[in-house]
Amino acid sequence: MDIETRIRRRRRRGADQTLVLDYDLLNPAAHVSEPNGRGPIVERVLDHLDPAFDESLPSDVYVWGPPGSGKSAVVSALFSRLEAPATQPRTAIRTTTRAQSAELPRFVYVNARQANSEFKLYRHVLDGVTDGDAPTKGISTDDLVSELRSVLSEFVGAVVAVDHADEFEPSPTAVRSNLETLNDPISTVLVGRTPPSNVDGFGDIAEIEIPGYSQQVLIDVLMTRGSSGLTQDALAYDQSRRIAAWAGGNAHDALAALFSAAVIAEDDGVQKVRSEDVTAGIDTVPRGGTSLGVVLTLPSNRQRVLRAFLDLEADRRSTVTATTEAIADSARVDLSAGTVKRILYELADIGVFDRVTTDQTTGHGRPPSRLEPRFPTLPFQKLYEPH
DNA sequence: ACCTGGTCCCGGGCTCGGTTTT
DNA sequence: AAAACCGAGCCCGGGACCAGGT
Repeated sequence: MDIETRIRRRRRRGADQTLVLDYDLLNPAAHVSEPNGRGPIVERVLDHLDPAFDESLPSDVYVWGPPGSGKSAVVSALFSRLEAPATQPRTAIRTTTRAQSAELPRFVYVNARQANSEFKLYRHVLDGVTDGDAPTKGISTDDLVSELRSVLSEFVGAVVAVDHADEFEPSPTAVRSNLETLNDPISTVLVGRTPPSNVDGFGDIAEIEIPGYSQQVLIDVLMTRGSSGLTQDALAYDQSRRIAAWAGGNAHDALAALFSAAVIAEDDGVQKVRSEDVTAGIDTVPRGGTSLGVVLTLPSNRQRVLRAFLDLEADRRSTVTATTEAIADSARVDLSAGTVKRILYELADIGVFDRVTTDQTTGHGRPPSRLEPRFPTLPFQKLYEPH
C-alpha cells in the first residue's frame, strides 16, 4: 500500500463509511505484495529466472493460465521486488580488467494493456529502466529505440516481463520481435491466458502453466482481502465460501463479487456483508466477463463513455442509437454522436459490452440491438476516476 | 426497392519533444 | 533565451460501404 492509498483511506473514513475501509484493497486489478497460496508458483518462476542471479540471462519463458489464476499477481509481485534494487549486493567477484562490481540484469515489468503498441512497449520499458520520464509522443519510434539502446547498454542485460502479452497489438508475436530489434541481451517473461500452442512463437519457448485457484485458497484470498478492506468481522467465512464456490477458481470474479456485495451492503447502511448482499453482488458480476484490469486501462474518453452509460435509465439503453444520443448529450462526455457510436461498437467488439438483438420490430430496416455491460459495473463506478 | 443498423477505414487536428531561427 | 517551426504518435470525426430486415 502506497502513501497515497493510506491518505485516501483516511480521507474517506468517517462520514458514512462504516463497512468499507478502502475499495482499493478489494480491487481485483490491484495486486498485493504477497499473493495468497501461490508460493509454489513463485518458486517455479524464480527457478526459471535463476541464471539472472548469477550474472547471466535466463531463456525466454511463457507463463500462462486461465483468467484470474494469479498470473499477474505473481509476476507483478515478483518483479516489483526485483525491479527495486538498482545496486546489487556486492560480491567478491570482480573482473580483472575493470574495477567494477558484478552487476546483475535489470528487471522490468510492463503491462501490455497499457503498452499495446510498438512505440508504447519501448516507452514503458524505458520508463521502467529509468525514472519514468520517457516521452509519450513527439519523437519517432526510431529515436525512442536508440534512446532505449543507449540506456540498456549500461547494464549487463535486462529481464522484461510483459504481462497480458497475448493482448499486444498488432500481434503477440510482435512483443518478442520488437524487443529483439533492440539488439540487446534481453530475456522476456511473457504472461498471458492463451495456451502456447495457440500463439505464434510462444509454443517454442519454455512454459510455466498456472492452474486456477483451488476453492480453499480462493477462500483464503477473499478472507485476507476482506479483513484488510472491510471493517472487522464484516465478512463471514460462509460468505467467502459461497463466493469462491461460484467463482470456480477465478480470483478476479471472486473479488469483483465481494467488492460488489460490499458496495450493496454499504449502500444499505449495514455493518456486515449479509447473505443477500452476496447474492446480489454475485448477480451483478458476469462470470468470465471482461476484467476490471481491461476496463480501467482503457483510454480516458472510453472510460467516460462507460461511466456515462451506467448513468442511463433502462429506456435509454433500449437501442444502440438511443444510447448513443443519450451519452452524446451527457455532461460527462464531450464527443460527437458519431464518435460515441463508434466507441460503443468498439467496446462491444472487445467484450466490454454484449450486444443483444432486441425483439423490437419498428417495421423498416435492420433490427437494432442494445448493449449490456459485461464487466463488474459496481467496482468500476467506485474505482473510476476521471482523468 | 428501401430503410436502418453495423463495420471499416483514414484524413486531419491536437499535442508533444526536439530543432532551428530570431 | 525565446519563439517559431517541424515531425511524430494518438485520437476524433465522419464518410463509404455492407448487413439484415420489411
